[in-house]
Amino acid sequence: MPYTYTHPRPALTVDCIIFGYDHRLDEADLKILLIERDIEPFRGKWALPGGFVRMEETLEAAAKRELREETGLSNVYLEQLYTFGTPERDPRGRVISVSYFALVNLRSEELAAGTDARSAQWFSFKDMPALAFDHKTIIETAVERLRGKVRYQPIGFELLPDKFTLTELQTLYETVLETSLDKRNFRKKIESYELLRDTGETQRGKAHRAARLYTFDHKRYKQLEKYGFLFEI
Amino acid sequence: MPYTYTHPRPALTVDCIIFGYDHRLDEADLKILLIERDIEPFRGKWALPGGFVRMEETLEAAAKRELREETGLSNVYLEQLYTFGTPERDPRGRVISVSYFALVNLRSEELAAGTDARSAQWFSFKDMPALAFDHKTIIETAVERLRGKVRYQPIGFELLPDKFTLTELQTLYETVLETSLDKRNFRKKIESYELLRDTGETQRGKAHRAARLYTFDHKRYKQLEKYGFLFEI
DNA sequence: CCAAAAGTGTTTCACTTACACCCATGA
DNA sequence: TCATGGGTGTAAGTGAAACACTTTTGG
Repeated sequence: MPYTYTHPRPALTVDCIIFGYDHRLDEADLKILLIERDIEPFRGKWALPGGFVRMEETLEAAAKRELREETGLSNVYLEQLYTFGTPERDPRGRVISVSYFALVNLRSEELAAGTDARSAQWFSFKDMPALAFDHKTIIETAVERLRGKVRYQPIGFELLPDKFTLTELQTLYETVLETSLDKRNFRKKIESYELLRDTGETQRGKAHRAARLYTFDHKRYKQLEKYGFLFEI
Repeated sequence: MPYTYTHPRPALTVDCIIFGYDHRLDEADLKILLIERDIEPFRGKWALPGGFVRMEETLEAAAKRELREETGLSNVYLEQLYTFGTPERDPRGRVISVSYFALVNLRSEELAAGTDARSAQWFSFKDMPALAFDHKTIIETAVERLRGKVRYQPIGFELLPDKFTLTELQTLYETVLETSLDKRNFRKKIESYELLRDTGETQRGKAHRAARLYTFDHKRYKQLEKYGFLFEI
């Protein structure tokens, strides 16, 4: 494995699939943040936020930087998805894209402030516009991964605010998995894991019984995980 | 996202975690193929087979090329694992490694022929030597992925020969997952999937009852998969 | 005929599923 | 007081777990 600077090298980018979830809409919806390209190639098409990896930063740091630039958010769930690198994926030359997906709650206050309205826009994952490069494939891969992962790892909570109701949690799963779940059975299962802490607060302001607000106990999950505990919806 | 050739670029490699399984040993064992480095850095240390990605080949093609060079095998299960790219992972400069893992049966005849004895060697995954670069981390990630995946996707069969006995299949799962399984329950579960075809042949030559030989019905699995069928051990 | 692994059935128990009613709140 | 979603219990059915004996083969 010789290492010389004369060896031809592809360019290296990261692309971020930023999943945003809005639990307060009547029609709860999973969205993805896209940016309208204003240069060729694919001018006018929508694309995933992304950019070159700097020589001194890690791949994850590059993804975090993109994420912060586009949403103003840091400290959100971020996971490497897949690396796309077919020679033809960028008409300008060989470009490797390491993709990351992030999970954010659309109603978090920092987000509203940070989002640069410029040409960034949230699209429902069920209704994507024409996309640049192979970003359609990337998004499909991301949705597949999210669907698979949400069922056996407690990452759904990352899409909700810190405090949420059980109905909001259920609706989230129903939205992501595109199914409907039995309310009682869902609650029993969630309760059995003992991973939610009752905050004692309730969500008032609606014309019906006020719902309890819970938080996810990350610490407890970390502990249980060590003993081979399996989360499953 | 400007694209210029003056932009600094990391080097791009693929590394292969080639899992080899020997079902005929008394002590069935999962092994990983390593190569002894004969140049600096990490001269004398063991490393994963890998090398630079050529400018005109896909990442997967590069991984397949490495695999064939080291084992003589093509047409084996190959899956992208993860991309490692911390700036310090290679002392010579910035090198990004896209890792792939492969599953092969150690007793397949093509393998024995193709394996270049040079400085390649199979090591039990429970007993790794000192490794170059971050290859220890890469292998740990690969084992984790294999353990996770083997339970809910029928990739275990890739580690066995075409025809295998149910005991061999069970031992495989017990080896990979490091548990013991109940023979009757295991057989009932496997049978319930209706994914194995009885070849009618038996494995003779042992001083006990001859075991039936089965093959995995890939076609049937592909069909069931479409209808949301879930495989699970 | 003996040793060794292949192969098979049944009971128990836990969990999942399906389903219907009362409760608290704001308007 | 009414409409709306929040919250709970139970019975039936399904699947997982635990367990022991008979069968076939080669030596």
